[in-house]
Amino acid sequence: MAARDNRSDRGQDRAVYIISVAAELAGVHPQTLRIYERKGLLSPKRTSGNTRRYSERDIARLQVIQQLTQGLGINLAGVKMIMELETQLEELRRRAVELESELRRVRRGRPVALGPSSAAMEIVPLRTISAFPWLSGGTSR
Amino acid sequence: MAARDNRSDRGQDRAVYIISVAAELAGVHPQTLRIYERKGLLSPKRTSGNTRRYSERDIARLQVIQQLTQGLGINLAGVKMIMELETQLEELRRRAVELESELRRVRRGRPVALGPSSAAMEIVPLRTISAFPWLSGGTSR
DNA sequence: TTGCTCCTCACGTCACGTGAGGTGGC
DNA sequence: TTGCTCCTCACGTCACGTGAGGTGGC
Repeated sequence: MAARDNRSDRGQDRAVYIISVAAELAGVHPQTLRIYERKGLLSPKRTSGNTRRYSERDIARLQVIQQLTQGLGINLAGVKMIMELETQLEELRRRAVELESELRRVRRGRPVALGPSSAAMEIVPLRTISAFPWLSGGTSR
Repeated sequence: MAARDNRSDRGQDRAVYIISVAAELAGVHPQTLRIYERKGLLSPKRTSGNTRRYSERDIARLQVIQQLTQGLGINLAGVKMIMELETQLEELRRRAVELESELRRVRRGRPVALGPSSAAMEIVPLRTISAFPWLSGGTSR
Protein backbone atom coordinates (compact mmCIF):
# COMPACT_ATOMS: atom_id res chain seq x y z
CA MET A 1 0.00 0.00 0.00
CA ALA A 2 2.89 2.35 0.72
CA ALA A 3 4.28 1.08 -2.55
CA ARG A 4 1.41 2.65 -4.41
CA ASP A 5 2.03 6.04 -2.81
CA ASN A 6 5.19 6.81 -4.76
CA ARG A 7 3.34 8.65 -7.49
CA SER A 8 5.02 11.91 -6.62
CA ASP A 9 2.27 14.49 -7.28
CA ARG A 10 -1.07 15.25 -5.63
CA GLY A 11 -2.54 12.45 -7.72
CA GLN A 12 -4.40 11.09 -4.70
CA ASP A 13 -7.59 12.33 -6.25
CA ARG A 14 -6.95 11.39 -9.84
CA ALA A 15 -9.57 8.96 -11.09
CA VAL A 16 -7.52 6.19 -12.63
CA TYR A 17 -8.86 2.73 -11.77
CA ILE A 18 -11.78 1.02 -13.50
CA ILE A 19 -14.08 -0.94 -11.28
CA SER A 20 -12.46 -4.34 -11.74
CA VAL A 21 -9.03 -2.98 -10.80
CA ALA A 22 -10.39 -1.03 -7.85
CA ALA A 23 -12.16 -4.14 -6.63
CA GLU A 24 -8.99 -6.18 -6.91
CA LEU A 25 -6.94 -3.54 -5.08
CA ALA A 26 -9.48 -3.37 -2.27
CA GLY A 27 -10.05 -7.12 -2.22
CA VAL A 28 -13.78 -7.02 -2.86
CA HIS A 29 -16.32 -8.05 -5.47
CA PRO A 30 -16.97 -5.39 -8.14
CA GLN A 31 -20.67 -5.59 -7.44
CA THR A 32 -19.91 -4.67 -3.84
CA LEU A 33 -18.47 -1.37 -5.05
CA ARG A 34 -21.72 -0.60 -6.84
CA ILE A 35 -23.65 -1.32 -3.66
CA TYR A 36 -21.38 0.98 -1.65
CA GLU A 37 -21.93 3.73 -4.15
CA ARG A 38 -25.70 3.33 -4.05
CA LYS A 39 -25.57 3.54 -0.25
CA GLY A 40 -23.57 6.76 -0.46
CA LEU A 41 -20.35 5.40 1.02
CA LEU A 42 -18.24 6.15 -2.01
CA SER A 43 -18.56 8.46 -4.99
CA PRO A 44 -16.18 7.51 -7.78
CA LYS A 45 -15.97 9.81 -10.76
CA ARG A 46 -17.53 8.80 -14.04
CA THR A 47 -16.12 8.93 -17.52
CA SER A 48 -18.09 10.58 -20.30
CA GLY A 49 -19.23 7.05 -21.16
CA ASN A 50 -20.67 6.65 -17.61
CA THR A 51 -17.98 4.22 -16.51
CA ARG A 52 -16.81 4.50 -12.89
CA ARG A 53 -13.24 5.65 -12.23
CA TYR A 54 -11.72 5.24 -8.78
CA SER A 55 -8.93 7.35 -7.27
CA GLU A 56 -6.21 6.37 -4.83
CA ARG A 57 -8.22 8.09 -2.13
CA ASP A 58 -11.24 6.00 -3.06
CA ILE A 59 -9.15 2.85 -2.60
CA ALA A 60 -7.99 3.99 0.82
CA ARG A 61 -11.58 4.72 1.78
CA LEU A 62 -12.57 1.26 0.57
CA GLN A 63 -9.98 -0.30 2.82
CA VAL A 64 -11.37 1.58 5.79
CA ILE A 65 -14.86 0.38 4.90
CA GLN A 66 -13.56 -3.19 4.73
CA GLN A 67 -12.05 -2.89 8.19
CA LEU A 68 -15.28 -1.57 9.62
CA THR A 69 -17.54 -4.15 7.98
CA GLN A 70 -15.40 -7.29 7.85
CA GLY A 71 -13.22 -6.59 10.85
CA LEU A 72 -15.71 -5.06 13.23
CA GLY A 73 -19.04 -6.28 11.88
CA ILE A 74 -20.49 -2.82 11.37
CA ASN A 75 -23.20 -2.48 8.72
CA LEU A 76 -23.22 0.10 5.96
CA ALA A 77 -25.51 2.56 7.71
CA GLY A 78 -23.10 2.53 10.64
CA VAL A 79 -20.06 2.91 8.42
CA LYS A 80 -21.56 5.97 6.82
CA MET A 81 -22.14 7.76 10.10
CA ILE A 82 -18.79 6.71 11.51
CA MET A 83 -16.95 8.22 8.58
CA GLU A 84 -18.90 11.45 8.96
CA LEU A 85 -18.01 11.58 12.65
CA GLU A 86 -14.37 10.92 11.82
CA THR A 87 -14.42 13.89 9.49
CA GLN A 88 -15.75 16.08 12.29
CA LEU A 89 -13.11 14.71 14.65
CA GLU A 90 -10.26 15.47 12.30
CA GLU A 91 -11.52 19.00 11.79
CA LEU A 92 -11.76 19.58 15.52
CA ARG A 93 -8.31 18.13 16.16
CA ARG A 94 -6.81 20.47 13.61
CA ARG A 95 -8.64 23.35 15.23
CA ALA A 96 -7.43 22.44 18.72
CA VAL A 97 -3.82 22.07 17.64
CA GLU A 98 -4.04 25.42 15.88
CA LEU A 99 -5.47 27.09 18.96
CA GLU A 100 -2.77 25.63 21.15
CA SER A 101 0.07 26.89 19.04
CA GLU A 102 -1.57 30.30 18.70
CA LEU A 103 -1.94 30.49 22.46
CA ARG A 104 1.70 29.58 22.97
CA ARG A 105 2.77 32.32 20.56
CA VAL A 106 0.58 34.95 22.19
CA ARG A 107 1.77 34.04 25.66
CA ARG A 108 5.37 34.35 24.59
CA GLY A 109 4.53 37.86 23.47
CA ARG A 110 5.61 37.12 19.95
CA PRO A 111 2.69 37.40 17.54
CA VAL A 112 4.10 35.33 14.67
CA ALA A 113 7.41 33.56 15.26
CA LEU A 114 7.84 29.87 16.02
CA GLY A 115 10.50 28.11 18.05
CA PRO A 116 10.90 24.68 19.63
CA SER A 117 13.07 25.87 22.52
CA SER A 118 11.02 28.16 24.72
CA ALA A 119 9.40 27.66 28.07
CA ALA A 120 6.34 28.29 30.23
CA MET A 121 4.00 25.76 28.63
CA GLU A 122 0.87 25.93 30.67
CA ILE A 123 -1.05 24.13 27.98
CA VAL A 124 -1.24 20.38 28.14
CA PRO A 125 -0.67 19.16 24.61
CA LEU A 126 -3.57 17.28 23.07
CA ARG A 127 -2.89 13.57 22.81
CA THR A 128 -2.64 13.01 19.07
CA ILE A 129 -5.23 10.51 18.03
CA SER A 130 -4.97 8.99 14.59
CA ALA A 131 -8.04 9.02 12.42
CA PHE A 132 -8.51 5.28 12.40
CA PRO A 133 -6.38 3.84 15.22
CA TRP A 134 -7.74 0.34 14.74
CA LEU A 135 -6.16 0.22 11.28
CA SER A 136 -2.57 0.59 12.44
CA GLY A 137 -1.87 -2.60 14.37
CA GLY A 138 -2.44 -2.66 18.12
CA THR A 139 -5.33 -4.91 19.02
CA SER A 140 -6.19 -7.75 16.67
CA ARG A 141 -9.88 -7.21 17.33
CA MET B 1 -38.75 13.18 28.75
CA ALA B 2 -38.21 16.67 30.09
CA ALA B 3 -40.90 15.82 32.59
CA ARG B 4 -38.72 13.16 34.10
CA ASP B 5 -35.81 15.57 34.56
CA ASN B 6 -37.36 17.52 37.40
CA ARG B 7 -35.74 15.39 40.10
CA SER B 8 -33.67 18.28 41.32
CA ASP B 9 -30.43 16.60 42.42
CA ARG B 10 -27.64 14.84 40.52
CA GLY B 11 -29.80 11.74 40.51
CA GLN B 12 -29.06 11.19 36.83
CA ASP B 13 -26.87 8.28 37.82
CA ARG B 14 -29.01 6.79 40.53
CA ALA B 15 -29.97 3.23 39.69
CA VAL B 16 -33.71 3.20 40.23
CA TYR B 17 -35.55 1.31 37.48
CA ILE B 18 -35.94 -2.45 37.29
CA ILE B 19 -35.68 -3.94 33.85
CA SER B 20 -39.40 -4.04 33.05
CA VAL B 21 -39.79 -0.34 33.89
CA ALA B 22 -36.67 0.64 31.99
CA ALA B 23 -37.91 -1.30 28.98
CA GLU B 24 -41.26 0.44 29.14
CA LEU B 25 -39.66 3.88 29.47
CA ALA B 26 -37.42 3.21 26.48
CA GLY B 27 -40.14 1.47 24.50
CA VAL B 28 -38.32 -1.81 24.03
CA HIS B 29 -38.58 -5.47 24.98
CA PRO B 30 -36.89 -6.33 28.28
CA GLN B 31 -34.92 -9.06 26.56
CA THR B 32 -33.54 -6.42 24.22
CA LEU B 33 -31.97 -4.69 27.21
CA ARG B 34 -30.17 -7.90 28.16
CA ILE B 35 -28.85 -8.19 24.61
CA TYR B 36 -27.58 -4.60 24.68
CA GLU B 37 -25.80 -5.28 27.92
CA ARG B 38 -24.15 -8.42 26.58
CA LYS B 39 -22.94 -6.44 23.56
CA GLY B 40 -21.44 -3.81 25.83
CA LEU B 41 -23.76 -0.97 24.87
CA LEU B 42 -25.13 -0.44 28.34
CA SER B 43 -23.96 -1.31 31.84
CA PRO B 44 -26.77 -1.05 34.37
CA LYS B 45 -25.91 -1.48 38.01
CA ARG B 46 -26.86 -4.65 39.82
CA THR B 47 -28.48 -5.11 43.19
CA SER B 48 -26.95 -7.46 45.73
CA GLY B 49 -29.45 -10.01 44.43
CA ASN B 50 -27.99 -9.65 40.88
CA THR B 51 -31.02 -7.78 39.56
CA ARG B 52 -30.35 -5.04 37.00
CA ARG B 53 -31.07 -1.43 38.02
CA TYR B 54 -31.19 1.30 35.37
CA SER B 55 -30.48 5.00 35.92
CA GLU B 56 -31.97 8.02 34.18
CA ARG B 57 -28.77 8.27 32.18
CA ASP B 58 -29.17 4.67 31.11
CA ILE B 59 -32.66 5.48 29.82
CA ALA B 60 -31.34 8.45 27.84
CA ARG B 61 -28.64 6.25 26.39
CA LEU B 62 -31.26 3.68 25.46
CA GLN B 63 -33.21 6.30 23.58
CA VAL B 64 -30.14 7.23 21.60
CA ILE B 65 -29.55 3.57 20.79
CA GLN B 66 -33.15 3.30 19.60
CA GLN B 67 -32.71 6.27 17.29
CA LEU B 68 -29.56 4.80 15.82
CA THR B 69 -30.94 1.30 15.33
CA GLN B 70 -34.61 1.85 14.53
CA GLY B 71 -34.32 5.29 12.99
CA LEU B 72 -31.11 4.95 11.04
CA GLY B 73 -30.78 1.18 10.63
CA ILE B 74 -27.38 0.98 12.30
CA ASN B 75 -26.45 -2.34 13.88
CA LEU B 76 -25.16 -2.78 17.40
CA ALA B 77 -21.48 -2.95 16.46
CA GLY B 78 -21.92 0.39 14.71
CA VAL B 79 -23.82 1.93 17.61
CA LYS B 80 -21.02 1.01 19.97
CA MET B 81 -18.35 2.71 17.92
CA ILE B 82 -20.53 5.73 17.21
CA MET B 83 -21.08 6.34 20.89
CA GLU B 84 -17.37 6.08 21.55
CA LEU B 85 -16.66 8.60 18.79
CA GLU B 86 -19.31 10.92 20.21
CA THR B 87 -17.55 10.80 23.55
CA GLN B 88 -14.30 11.83 21.88
CA LEU B 89 -16.08 14.61 20.01
CA GLU B 90 -17.61 16.06 23.15
CA GLU B 91 -14.26 16.02 24.88
CA LEU B 92 -12.60 17.81 21.97
CA ARG B 93 -15.37 20.38 21.74
CA ARG B 94 -14.98 21.20 25.41
CA ARG B 95 -11.25 21.51 24.89
CA ALA B 96 -11.61 23.82 21.90
CA VAL B 97 -14.09 26.10 23.66
CA GLU B 98 -11.75 26.26 26.65
CA LEU B 99 -8.79 27.15 24.46
CA GLU B 100 -10.74 29.86 22.71
CA SER B 101 -11.80 31.59 25.87
CA GLU B 102 -8.29 31.32 27.30
CA LEU B 103 -6.89 32.85 24.15
CA ARG B 104 -9.37 35.72 24.34
CA ARG B 105 -8.38 36.39 27.93
CA VAL B 106 -4.66 36.33 27.21
CA ARG B 107 -5.04 38.63 24.23
CA ARG B 108 -6.97 41.11 26.28
CA GLY B 109 -4.02 41.12 28.69
CA ARG B 110 -6.22 40.07 31.55
CA PRO B 111 -5.17 36.68 32.87
CA VAL B 112 -8.37 35.72 34.68
CA ALA B 113 -11.37 38.02 34.30
CA LEU B 114 -14.35 37.45 32.02
CA GLY B 115 -16.56 39.94 30.25
CA PRO B 116 -19.09 39.78 27.43
CA SER B 117 -18.48 43.30 26.17
CA SER B 118 -14.94 43.53 24.85
CA ALA B 119 -13.57 43.70 21.36
CA ALA B 120 -10.85 42.48 18.97
CA MET B 121 -12.14 38.96 18.43
CA GLU B 122 -9.77 37.46 15.93
CA ILE B 123 -10.97 33.99 16.75
CA VAL B 124 -13.83 32.57 14.78
CA PRO B 125 -16.10 30.91 17.30
CA LEU B 126 -16.54 27.18 16.89
CA ARG B 127 -19.96 26.35 15.54
CA THR B 128 -21.59 24.54 18.46
CA ILE B 129 -22.60 21.10 17.42
CA SER B 130 -24.95 19.16 19.64
CA ALA B 131 -23.96 15.68 20.63
CA PHE B 132 -26.74 13.97 18.69
CA PRO B 133 -28.17 16.53 16.26
CA TRP B 134 -30.44 13.99 14.60
CA LEU B 135 -32.33 13.59 17.85
CA SER B 136 -33.55 17.17 18.06
CA GLY B 137 -35.92 17.50 15.11
CA GLY B 138 -34.60 18.77 11.80
CA THR B 139 -34.69 16.10 9.12
CA SER B 140 -37.20 13.31 9.53
CA ARG B 141 -34.72 10.83 8.13
C1' DT C 1 -15.71 -9.77 -32.10
C1' DT C 2 -13.77 -9.84 -27.43
C1' DG C 3 -13.79 -8.27 -22.79
C1' DC C 4 -15.06 -5.07 -20.31
C1' DT C 5 -18.87 -2.01 -18.46
C1' DC C 6 -23.83 -1.01 -17.16
C1' DC C 7 -28.08 -2.55 -14.77
C1' DT C 8 -31.65 -5.72 -12.02
C1' DC C 9 -33.09 -9.95 -9.77
C1' DA C 10 -32.44 -13.95 -6.63
C1' DC C 11 -30.27 -16.77 -3.30
C1' DG C 12 -27.53 -17.81 1.21
C1' DT C 13 -25.88 -16.16 5.44
C1' DC C 14 -25.92 -13.69 9.51
C1' DA C 15 -27.41 -10.21 13.09
C1' DC C 16 -31.07 -8.90 15.97
C1' DG C 17 -35.43 -8.66 18.06
C1' DT C 18 -39.11 -11.45 20.03
C1' DG C 19 -41.01 -15.20 22.37
C1' DA C 20 -41.04 -19.46 25.01
C1' DG C 21 -39.44 -22.37 28.62
C1' DG C 22 -37.50 -23.45 32.93
C1' DT C 23 -35.19 -21.42 37.45
C1' DG C 24 -34.73 -18.80 41.68
C1' DG C 25 -35.13 -14.95 45.07
C1' DC C 26 -37.76 -10.80 47.08
C1' DT D 1 -48.13 -18.24 46.36
C1' DT D 2 -47.76 -14.48 43.01
C1' DG D 3 -45.11 -11.72 39.94
C1' DC D 4 -41.13 -10.46 39.10
C1' DT D 5 -36.14 -11.59 37.95
C1' DC D 6 -32.40 -14.63 35.95
C1' DC D 7 -30.74 -17.48 32.03
C1' DT D 8 -30.65 -20.15 27.22
C1' DC D 9 -32.65 -21.72 22.93
C1' DA D 10 -35.32 -21.12 18.58
C1' DC D 11 -37.77 -18.79 15.07
C1' DG D 12 -38.72 -14.78 11.61
C1' DT D 13 -37.04 -10.86 9.34
C1' DC D 14 -33.88 -8.09 7.15
C1' DA D 15 -29.27 -6.37 5.39
C1' DC D 16 -25.52 -7.50 2.57
C1' DG D 17 -22.47 -9.93 -0.33
C1' DT D 18 -22.26 -12.93 -4.34
C1' DG D 19 -23.65 -14.64 -8.62
C1' DA D 20 -26.33 -14.92 -12.85
C1' DG D 21 -28.50 -12.91 -16.76
C1' DG D 22 -29.17 -9.65 -20.29
C1' DT D 23 -27.46 -4.93 -22.42
C1' DG D 24 -24.41 -1.59 -24.55
C1' DG D 25 -20.15 1.09 -25.63
C1' DC D 26 -14.84 1.42 -26.12
